[in-house]
Amino acid sequence: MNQRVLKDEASAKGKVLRAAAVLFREKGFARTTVRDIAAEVGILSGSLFHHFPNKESILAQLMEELILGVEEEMDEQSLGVTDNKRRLAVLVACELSAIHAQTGTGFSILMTEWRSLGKTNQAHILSLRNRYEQRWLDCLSALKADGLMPIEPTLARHFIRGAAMETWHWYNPKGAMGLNRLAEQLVSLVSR
Amino acid sequence: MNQRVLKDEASAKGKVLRAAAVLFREKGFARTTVRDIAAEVGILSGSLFHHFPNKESILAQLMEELILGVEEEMDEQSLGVTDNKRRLAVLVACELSAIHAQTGTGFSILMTEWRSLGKTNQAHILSLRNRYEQRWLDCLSALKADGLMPIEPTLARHFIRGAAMETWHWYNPKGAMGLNRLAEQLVSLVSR
Amino acid sequence: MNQRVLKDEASAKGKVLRAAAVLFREKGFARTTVRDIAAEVGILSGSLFHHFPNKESILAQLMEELILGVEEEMDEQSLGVTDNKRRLAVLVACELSAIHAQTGTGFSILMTEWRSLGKTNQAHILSLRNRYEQRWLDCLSALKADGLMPIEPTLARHFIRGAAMETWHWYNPKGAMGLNRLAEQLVSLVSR
Amino acid sequence: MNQRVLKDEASAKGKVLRAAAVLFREKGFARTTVRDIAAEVGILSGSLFHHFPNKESILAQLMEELILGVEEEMDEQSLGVTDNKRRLAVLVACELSAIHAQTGTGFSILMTEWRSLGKTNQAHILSLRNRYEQRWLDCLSALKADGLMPIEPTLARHFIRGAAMETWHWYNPKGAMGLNRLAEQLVSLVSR
DNA sequence: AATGAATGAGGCTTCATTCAT
DNA sequence: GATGAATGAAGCCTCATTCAT
Repeated sequence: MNQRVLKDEASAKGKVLRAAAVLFREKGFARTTVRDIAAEVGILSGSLFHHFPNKESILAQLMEELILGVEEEMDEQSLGVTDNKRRLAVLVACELSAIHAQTGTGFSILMTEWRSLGKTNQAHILSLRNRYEQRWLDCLSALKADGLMPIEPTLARHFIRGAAMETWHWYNPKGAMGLNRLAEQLVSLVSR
Repeated sequence: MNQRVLKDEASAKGKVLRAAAVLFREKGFARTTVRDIAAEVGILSGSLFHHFPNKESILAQLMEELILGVEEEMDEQSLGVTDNKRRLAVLVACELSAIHAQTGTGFSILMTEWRSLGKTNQAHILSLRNRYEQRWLDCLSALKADGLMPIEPTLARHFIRGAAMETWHWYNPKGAMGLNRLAEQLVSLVSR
Repeated sequence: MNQRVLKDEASAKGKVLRAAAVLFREKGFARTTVRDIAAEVGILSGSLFHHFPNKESILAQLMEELILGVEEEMDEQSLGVTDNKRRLAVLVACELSAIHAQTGTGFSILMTEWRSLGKTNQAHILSLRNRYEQRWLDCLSALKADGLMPIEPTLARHFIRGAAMETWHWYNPKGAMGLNRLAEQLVSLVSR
Repeated sequence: MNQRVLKDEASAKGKVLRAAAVLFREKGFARTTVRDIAAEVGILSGSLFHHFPNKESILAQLMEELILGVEEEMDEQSLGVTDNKRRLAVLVACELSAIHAQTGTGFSILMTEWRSLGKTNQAHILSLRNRYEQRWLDCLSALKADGLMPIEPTLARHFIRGAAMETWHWYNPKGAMGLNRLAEQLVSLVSR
């Protein structure tokens, strides 16, 4: 388990992670060279390897911190929220926010660059993802139990995830529709 | 515009396209080597270039034929269907079918490997995609006009596309839920 | 087990092996770059990897063929030789010949570059070396049994090997003393 | 000419030299990184350069001190020894002792890592080596003059050197045969 | 059409060395 | 003296592409 640095403005590792996030999102992991990342940070490619043992580990740590970051945000925003439908709205808003975060840290990488990880890293990230997904299932199951959702929790989560991730391809956070409005619409899809 | 060969069992180009489709889906375009493709077909890498001028053109033609193929399927299945909700069901079923086609030709490549194309090819595929998306908008607009859909057609299409593409990551065509049942559930999400 | 190509003038792999042998002997494995080897052969560095999966495998195959080559030579020259002291002379002469072979293939690499191999290759070469050393022990044991050698066979082999390998650092095959004369002197050291 | 520090327990330079000796012997000069050495000493790699101007100079000084150390030892042990055969036994014992010294300072580096030095350092070490080899030739010539050795002094030295250096690959100082016994056997090879 | 050796650019990574703190 | 981040050259290797056969 690594120190969390993604949001640390001063940290050298943090700078690398943020630069990598932008580039991986733009061009994909495979087409992003370590030179690209280093140039974005303002160092030479060799210097990257003082902070990360190899390119893949940059992706791995980025993924880890992305998940942890969303979970943290969800925890904060869920504080005191008891209504299940509102809890779901929080989850959706947090995920959407992570996907379109101003900081440029693209949550969608988690889905698209899955196969770029080696076995070991996949296993590690998978365990984090499982915990994250469990949070969704808990919320959706409660909603279903309340009689507020017609479809199965698992299926609902799949649909929400797909729709949310896809927003990355078309949604403009600076456009007419705000993130919260988008979240509402998505919630209204599965719950009524 | 190229000859369509994707479904031609005997065609050498067709074999290449089908092999490439499987590999691109499995490992992504960048991580699939031209040798991988050749090996899958049973020829040597140099021979590929008798059929395609370069690696990217394999992806481009594959994408082109994938879109044309779905459109064709949609045309066939829509024949005589006048009810808008049933028309939507046909579109969804066809798209899902393309994503999980037995032939292994992954429609999802269209979204995930978008950035692997150069500018020229992107423009070409984009024009095809626009036509394809227009078909969806036409159907969804009609549904909205019928008062059968609460959300905006554009938004609805984004949600459907996302949810459908995401099925690639979790849905098992040989599992308990059939493709048609899955399509129904997806339709019921946006229309009631 | 690879095809033997070291002595095949026409073979591309053979050319690489011979070039590598010269360079490894001159500068050592670690200080010899793949570009050096390729340049010596007259190709570009990337082309090496059509013939060998990596740099280490060049060394490994070279070592393998060096051992097999000496064994073959020993077999030929031993034909019909029954006297144990003369058999020893043959072994010594063959080993010395391998060390100073005109073809530039340095047998001494076997000792000096041992640690440049990975575990798997070490194991493979080790098995070949064990067989080769057994041949020496058989001969020396017979000599000892004949009462013609005062020291232990194992110790004798160590001494002979060291002295023989060391000739690489000082002996000039084109100088006044011929290889056979050198071999005699070495034999006279352990046997009288 | 540098201060001698190899055997100075407290000296920082001494610690570096001793650590380097172990590693050079284990993995060779080229495969030993400056970080390896620093780690062994317990400092960081950058700090090495407060003590030595570059990596090669570590090897150079190590070699220098190894030669000087053996010479010193030979001087001490030869004190009062007039018999030429016994003088030779002293030389052999000292060289073997240097090769297998408990302190881990491997004399064999002198032969194996010769080519890792640049021209300037090679020249310097060569002059020391020449003096060292002269000591051997003096002793062996005297022995030959006494009629106690059948082969030429130069050749004898080559054989002894090779056999001695080779012991590094097989001899175990903690095994059944002591160093003195080994030295005797080696002496008996050339003199009778 | 196919082969397969060769190309050559470019990728990831290593590592001795420097230097501000 | 020590640190550790940064450098930048160089190393090994990959891979799309070419081309003579």
